[in-house]
Amino acid sequence: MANIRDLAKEAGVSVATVSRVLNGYPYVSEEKRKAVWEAVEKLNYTKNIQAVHLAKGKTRIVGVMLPYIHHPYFSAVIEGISKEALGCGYQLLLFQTNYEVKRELEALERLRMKQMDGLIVCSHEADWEVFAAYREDGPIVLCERAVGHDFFTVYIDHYQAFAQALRYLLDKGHRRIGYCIGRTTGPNSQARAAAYRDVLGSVGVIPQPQWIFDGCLFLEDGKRVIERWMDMKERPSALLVTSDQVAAGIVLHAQRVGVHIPEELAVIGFDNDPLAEMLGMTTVALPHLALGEKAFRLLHQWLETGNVPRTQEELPARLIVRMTG
Amino acid sequence: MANIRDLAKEAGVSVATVSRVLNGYPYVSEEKRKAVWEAVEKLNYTKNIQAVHLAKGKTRIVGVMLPYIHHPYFSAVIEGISKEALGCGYQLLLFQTNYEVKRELEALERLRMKQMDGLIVCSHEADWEVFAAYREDGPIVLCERAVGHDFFTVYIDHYQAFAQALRYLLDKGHRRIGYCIGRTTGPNSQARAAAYRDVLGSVGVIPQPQWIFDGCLFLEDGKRVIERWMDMKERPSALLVTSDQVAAGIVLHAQRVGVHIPEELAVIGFDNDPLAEMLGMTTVALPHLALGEKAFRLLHQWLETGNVPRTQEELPARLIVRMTG
DNA sequence: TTGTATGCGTTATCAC
DNA sequence: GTGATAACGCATACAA
Repeated sequence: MANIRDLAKEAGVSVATVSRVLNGYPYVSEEKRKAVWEAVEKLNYTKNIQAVHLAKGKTRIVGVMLPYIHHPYFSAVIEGISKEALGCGYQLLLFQTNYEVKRELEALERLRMKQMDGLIVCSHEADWEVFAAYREDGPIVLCERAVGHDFFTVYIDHYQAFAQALRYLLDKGHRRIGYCIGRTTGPNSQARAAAYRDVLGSVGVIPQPQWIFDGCLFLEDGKRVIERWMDMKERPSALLVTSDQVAAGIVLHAQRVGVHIPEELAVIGFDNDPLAEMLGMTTVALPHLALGEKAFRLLHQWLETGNVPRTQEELPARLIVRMTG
Repeated sequence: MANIRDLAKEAGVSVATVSRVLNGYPYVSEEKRKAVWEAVEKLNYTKNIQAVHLAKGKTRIVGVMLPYIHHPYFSAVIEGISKEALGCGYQLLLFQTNYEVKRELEALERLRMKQMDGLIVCSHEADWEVFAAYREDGPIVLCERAVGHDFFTVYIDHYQAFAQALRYLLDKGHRRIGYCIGRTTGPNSQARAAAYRDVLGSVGVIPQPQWIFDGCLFLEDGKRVIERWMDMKERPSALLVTSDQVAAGIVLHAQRVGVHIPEELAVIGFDNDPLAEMLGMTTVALPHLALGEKAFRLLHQWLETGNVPRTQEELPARLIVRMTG
């Protein structure tokens, strides 16, 4: 492949002039400009972006760390990020971690290696300290609340979201309230656990450990929940389900096996997935797309201006009452 | 940041030796090796990956071109790609195109610029010729059938999938058969249109143009389909729906408005989404994950061995009969 | 086993 | 306006 030295030779100018023309700088005579572009045509030249990255020390690439892609929550967040990035001329490098700390470290190392200009962490497993250790290696924006750490974060207020739904259920008279969650670790899950403790504690309800259903990520997990629920002696009368997919699985399987929703079991989902509207599910609407968009915008501002005030933006959730709870 | 020259100075060796140690080459004395690693520690050194890329002329990055991410079809394909890539130590650079030719060209240009070692095209809008023009610029694997072009492709045989479902409906006595599709352009859509023409033509059925519902991508589009269906004078008695999401929307909304499935309207979805199982939907199972995995494996083999025989792998689809059709 | 020198393809800084 | 030339940071062929 031809490089700018070849171009310079062909056009009878210096490499500096070639570079100026290629990057649209002023102060180049029209005739040389023309000669350069002709050489570009003739030699079928294309810029080598790796060399540009090395010379400039920047890539206009941002990394996106997330556990998995094929999941409505994360694919919505990444869509939001992607949409914004597209508009700003940035590219996205994907780091799928499966919540393995080892993989998270790999992504952070890539930031150190200057493979990307910044990193958006959608969700993670490793301790905050791990991320803090890479602070000097590039801008990092987190999509989870980081209490007691001065990271840049944009996050959905899951405590408030959970508390809101719990109070609604308490008001309706429910006392045996359980919940379904994707995993028990991680800031989002812990915020929800805290809300669960706090709100239920405030009315003197002591929740049973078996009312917490772990590992609920996909539609089919809802089936499992109903099955377990039916086997229980002391069944919860209501369930908070942190994913509308799982909630839909619960509602649909309940229908199949003759469990009446909401009479026997009230169900409140999260996300406000189109599925929730379609099934008439009560749900807490979460702004995933906006989360991704705002996360990118924050990182972008940071990258372009070099320094922005520390930001911790909280995105609100909104209970949408329909028929299942 | 420290570079290998600083390391060399610190360790009292040459940059070549530093490079050897860093990359684990043999024939370095234990004492120098130790000195280098100590220097690495002391100077808090990390390799600059951009420089590595430039020097090696490779990046171990593959691009993934796709219209949108937040869609069950594409997020499944990309999950398959990602899974394989992770295992091989490759990274994924995302190119979301929204089916805009301009964006597709941008991705191809990036391949020319050597930003990535190869490109996987999940779906595209531009003409084959556009892609053919970039053949020399790097390995490209397509996830759509390319008749009459010698691209490397791995694809789902949508003609066969469609034909299979159509014949099943014909056998059940249906004659007024329509279908719902995401878009009418693109190889996959055209393959389905061809199957529709051929199979229906083979039994002398002349399909009505209004039996084709375009722009069906998401759950909520199913609602629209039912509404339009109800407004029709001559309604189709069966619908092929190229996405289980849309099919679920149809089934659920039909239930709401009192349309009986499959008596009044038979519905066959595609994908075998968990939702299809849950709703008891007849569907054609499509191997999305496998598609992504195989596409990456093919590209990977191409990248590692330099030259592989031209491949056009066809992935089969399988009709799963349940209750809606 | 080790070091020197050169290449990778740009961008950026000067001097003219 | 233009052209040398030095970065950018690493890999590697060739010598020794």
